[in-house]
Amino acid sequence: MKNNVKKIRMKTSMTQQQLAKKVGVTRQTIGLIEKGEYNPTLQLCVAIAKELDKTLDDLFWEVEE
Amino acid sequence: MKNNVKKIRMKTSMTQQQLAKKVGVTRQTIGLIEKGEYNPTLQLCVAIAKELDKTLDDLFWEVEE
DNA sequence: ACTCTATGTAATATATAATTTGCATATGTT
DNA sequence: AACATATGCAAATTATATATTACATAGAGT
Repeated sequence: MKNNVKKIRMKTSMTQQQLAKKVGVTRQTIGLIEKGEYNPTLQLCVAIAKELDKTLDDLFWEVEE
Repeated sequence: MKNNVKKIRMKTSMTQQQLAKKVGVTRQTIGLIEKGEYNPTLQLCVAIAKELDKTLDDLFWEVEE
């Protein structure tokens, strides 16, 4: 699942650690999601989107490879 | 997780069974998602959205109670 | 060189999404 | 009445998302 989380997170100059804490998961989980190797749950996707001030579509919809 | 899946699915006059088959899960999974008692995975959300010709935001973003 | 922070990654454990099976009811049809 | 289809719901099982712990490397600062 490719996505825009890493790109957007870096624009906010948040670290994986900080984002992880805010959305209530571990740093490793964020890392794997950014890498595209994870299939996160909807709740987590929503939490990440809100924390980054984006919508689900912004982060996860039809992201080109 | 409230969402618009049931409303949109009914507009297409698809049954839970048919949608389930198209996205590769069971009828029960679709039922629970529509009921809002499940926290589906992103892949499944995307599959449902594509099958219903909607985006993630249409189905799962800020759905009022 | 050393230390600290950010990140990548791997193994094992735990929580939970999803399956399977079964039974219920409501509705439509013959 | 009998039968089929669509849906709701519950218990037990399986698959997998996430946690935990640990070790690695690269870069910035002192």
